[in-house]
Amino acid sequence: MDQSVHNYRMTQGRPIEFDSQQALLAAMNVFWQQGYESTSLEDLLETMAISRSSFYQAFGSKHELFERCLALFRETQVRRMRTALTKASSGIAFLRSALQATAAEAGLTHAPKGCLIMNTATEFAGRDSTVADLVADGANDFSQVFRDAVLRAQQEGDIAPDRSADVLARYMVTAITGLKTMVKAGVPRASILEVADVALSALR
Amino acid sequence: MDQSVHNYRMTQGRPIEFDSQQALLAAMNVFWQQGYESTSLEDLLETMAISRSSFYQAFGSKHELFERCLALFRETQVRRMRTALTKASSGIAFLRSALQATAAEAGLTHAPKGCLIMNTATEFAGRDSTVADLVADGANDFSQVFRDAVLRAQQEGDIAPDRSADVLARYMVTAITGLKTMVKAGVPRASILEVADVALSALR
DNA sequence: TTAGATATGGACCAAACAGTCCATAAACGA
DNA sequence: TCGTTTATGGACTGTTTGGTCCATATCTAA
Repeated sequence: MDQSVHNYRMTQGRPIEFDSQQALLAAMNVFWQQGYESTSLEDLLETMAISRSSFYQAFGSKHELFERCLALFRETQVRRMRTALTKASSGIAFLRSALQATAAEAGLTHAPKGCLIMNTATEFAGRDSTVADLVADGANDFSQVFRDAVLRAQQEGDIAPDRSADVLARYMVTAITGLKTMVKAGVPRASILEVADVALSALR
Repeated sequence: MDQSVHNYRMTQGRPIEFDSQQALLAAMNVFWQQGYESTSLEDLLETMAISRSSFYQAFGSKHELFERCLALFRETQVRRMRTALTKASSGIAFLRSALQATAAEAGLTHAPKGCLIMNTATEFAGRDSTVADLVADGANDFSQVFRDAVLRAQQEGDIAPDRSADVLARYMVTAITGLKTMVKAGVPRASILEVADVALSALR
């Protein structure tokens, strides 16, 4: 058996006192809620519950951490979506509930978070090519899931087979992004659901 | 005749050396391009071409200036949209070109700016009630213009008369916002136009 | 000419920023 | 136990942040 497989203790020295994955998750949530610029290192250290030294030791810099958060967000969301699609009663049911789910954050007391990838796109994708790539990758991944959902809906007879699954998938990402932004703009839940209905009608 | 109407020189003292409206416009463009947090006072002073003293004398604070920029943006855009609607050959033609216009910023070398109001919604509308109100007002104004366009399209027979003009108007704002975000996410122009077509199809 | 009022340039400020450094703590193998 | 290695707390740094202050410049009205 290859010795290098056992990596839970690769080196000697004082062991890390915090859960790296958990800290990353906490950081992701802060960035998700506040964005990159509005999140200070102080904010991060507090919610990650680690010291400055550990932070730089483990994550290198604020920017590097952010990149890892973007990747984590993308993986987490795509996995969530894929299982939801698998469990859905039909392709169109999945697409409908994806649109309607945007209303979940509407009218709540705390500020809506939206989608970290799209928040990042509007915050500074255009000024940072590394981040821009991660954003584009994320958008493509989301699109892929919707593409599979559209293909399934077409097989199930709910969407005309001659329509481009690729285009409809990107339309889904567009509509959901728009709806989430509307929620952030303060549009009430009832209106969000009405608009989601109109958005859905473009698929059939 | 009331003397107070003549306000081009209301008080005595050294006259202002810069054009206040022009400085405001310059500031608006910086915020539009970079967002609030990423725009430093240094950035503002440079592009507004005024001194620190003049800045605080004339605009009070960065935040106050930002609020005025949001208002200016809203007024400017609504006026632009209203004249475009008036000049449009039909209601539906206006709606179509509004959707397609989002592709204008796609694939360019410089970073796309999107819509200042919606950028602000995603950046920090949830954390600042004053800004949140201005964002909501802006979104409503945009919606009103689209509502009139939908009503016209209904009279012209391009949109079924039984559909809610209010809901379709909010759908338009949603779709355009989504499309602009897609542009920021790096989706190519051709795809934007395809998605815009799908979005348009929900109106008929 | 002068008194009053406003505008401006530039020095200045405290706080916050991301990031570095080092002494010390805590693990390991030998 | 001891030498090596890694992790951590906390002091520290240089820069940037938004904002203030004051001496001076430039106007109007008297």
